[in-house]
Amino acid sequence: MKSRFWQALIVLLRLGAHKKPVEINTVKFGKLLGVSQQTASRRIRELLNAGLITREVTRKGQAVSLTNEGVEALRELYLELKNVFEEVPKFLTLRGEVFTGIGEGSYYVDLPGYKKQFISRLGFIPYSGTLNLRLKSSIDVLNRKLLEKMPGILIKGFFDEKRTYGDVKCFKALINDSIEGALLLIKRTHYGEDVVEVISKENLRQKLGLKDGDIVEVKVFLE
Amino acid sequence: MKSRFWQALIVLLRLGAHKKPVEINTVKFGKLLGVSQQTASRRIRELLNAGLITREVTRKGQAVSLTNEGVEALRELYLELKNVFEEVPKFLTLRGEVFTGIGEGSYYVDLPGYKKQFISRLGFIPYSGTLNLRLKSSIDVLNRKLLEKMPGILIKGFFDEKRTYGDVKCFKALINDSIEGALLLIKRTHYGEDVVEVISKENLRQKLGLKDGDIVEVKVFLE
DNA sequence: ATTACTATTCTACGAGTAT
DNA sequence: TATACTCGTAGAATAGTAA
Repeated sequence: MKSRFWQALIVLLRLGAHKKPVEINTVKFGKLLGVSQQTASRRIRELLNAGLITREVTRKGQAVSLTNEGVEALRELYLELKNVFEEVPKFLTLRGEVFTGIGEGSYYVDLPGYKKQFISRLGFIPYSGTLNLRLKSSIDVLNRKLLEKMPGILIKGFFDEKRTYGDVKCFKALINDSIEGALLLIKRTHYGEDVVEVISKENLRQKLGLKDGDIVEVKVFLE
Repeated sequence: MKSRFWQALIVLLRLGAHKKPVEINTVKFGKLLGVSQQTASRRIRELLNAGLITREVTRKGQAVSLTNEGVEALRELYLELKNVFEEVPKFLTLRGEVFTGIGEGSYYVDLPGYKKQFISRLGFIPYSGTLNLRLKSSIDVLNRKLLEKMPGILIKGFFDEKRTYGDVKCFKALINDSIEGALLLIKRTHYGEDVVEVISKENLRQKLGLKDGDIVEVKVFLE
C-alpha cells in the first residue's frame, strides 16, 4: 500500500470512521492531512478505489467509513507495533563483584550427577570451577529474585551414599558481552541472596583477566 | 512528519533497530521499502536529517539505529492504535422474549421515589410500565450477569411507612435499534436471573407492535 | 456551500555514474 | 563492492475554476 494512504487511514481512524460514517469535507480533511483541498479530494477517491473506505457524498461534505479491509490493514500495523512495544524482555543484566569462595565450586561442577546434565542441557563442558559474583546494587538483587520465579533450566538434584545434592536452576548467559556460559542459582548455598555463580567452558578468571573486586556483567537469557 | 518516513521507520523497527544498530545496505533497504537503491540511500539521509535515526557507514553497508525520537514517534502511533483496537466494548446486546408479568412494573415505575430519579438520571419521563423480557440463550444470561458487575446508573432505594424499596441498577439502552430507553436490573425480584425489564418514554409494546413471544433486541450502553 | 476537473508547478524517483 | 551525486522524467500537489 502506498505510504501516503496510511496517514489518511490513521486520520480517519482517529475520527472514528471504523465505527460509524464520519462527516467530513475535503477542506477539513486536507487540513488534517496537511495538504490542499484538491489533494484531500483526490486522496479520498484513491482510498475509495483501493477499497479501503466507502463514502456517501452529501451537500455538506461526505460521510466516510473505513471498510473491513481498511480496518484490518490498520490492525495489522497495530499488531506489528504491539509485538515490538509489548515484548517481554528476553534477557536481563546482572552486575556483580568478583570474589574468591571456599573453592567448593569446582567440586560441585565436577560431580558427574551435575556435570552430565550441564553438558546436555547447556551444550558445553563446564570448566571445573565457578566464578563467584556478589551483587552490589539493590536492583541487581531484585533481578536475581525475579530469576527465581522464572522457569530457567532445571538441573535435577540427586543423592549418593553420603548425602543428597539439591536442584540447581540455571540460565544461559553472556559474560562481559563476550563469553558464553551460564548463571547458576543454587538453592542451598551458604552465601546470601546477593551472590550468584557463573560457569563457562573457559576459565573465566583467566580468559577475562579478572581479579577479586573486578565488576563483571552477566547478560542472563530468560529462555 | 512526512508520511513516507513512517514506512521506513517501521521497516527499521521490524529489523530491531530500536534495540541495537542494524547492519543494512541501501540495496536491501530499498527492496524492503519497494524503492530503488538511490531512493533508499536518500531516505536514510532524510531520516538522519530529521533526527530519527543514527548510523555509521561501514564498507559493507551501514549500521542504523533508531534514535529515541524515532522510537517515541512509533510508540505514539502504537498507543493511538492501541486505544482504538483495545478499546473495551461500550455496549453489549441482549435478546429476550416478551412476556406479560403481573403488572407490578407500572406500580414501581410510578413511585415518586423512583420516578424522580429516572427522570433526572436517564433524561426521560418513563412510560408507566415495564417491558418484561426473558433471556433465552445462555450467552445472554452470562451478559446479564456481567452487567451486575458493572457500575451502571444506580437508582437509590427508599422507604415509606409500609416497606423499603431496593436499589435499581439501570443502563441506557436502545431497543430494537430504534427506541431509546433503559434496561433495569432490579435487585429483589421474584423473577429469575433470566429476566430483565426495559423502560422507555414510549409504550414499547404499542410503539413496536409487540406481543408475547416476540423477540426484542436491547443494546445496552455500559457508560 | 460543496466536490472535482484542468493546467501548471513542484517534488520525488530512478538511471547513469562518480567516488 | 559500497554510498550518493546529477539530471531527466513521472506523477503528485496546488491554483484556478467549473459544476
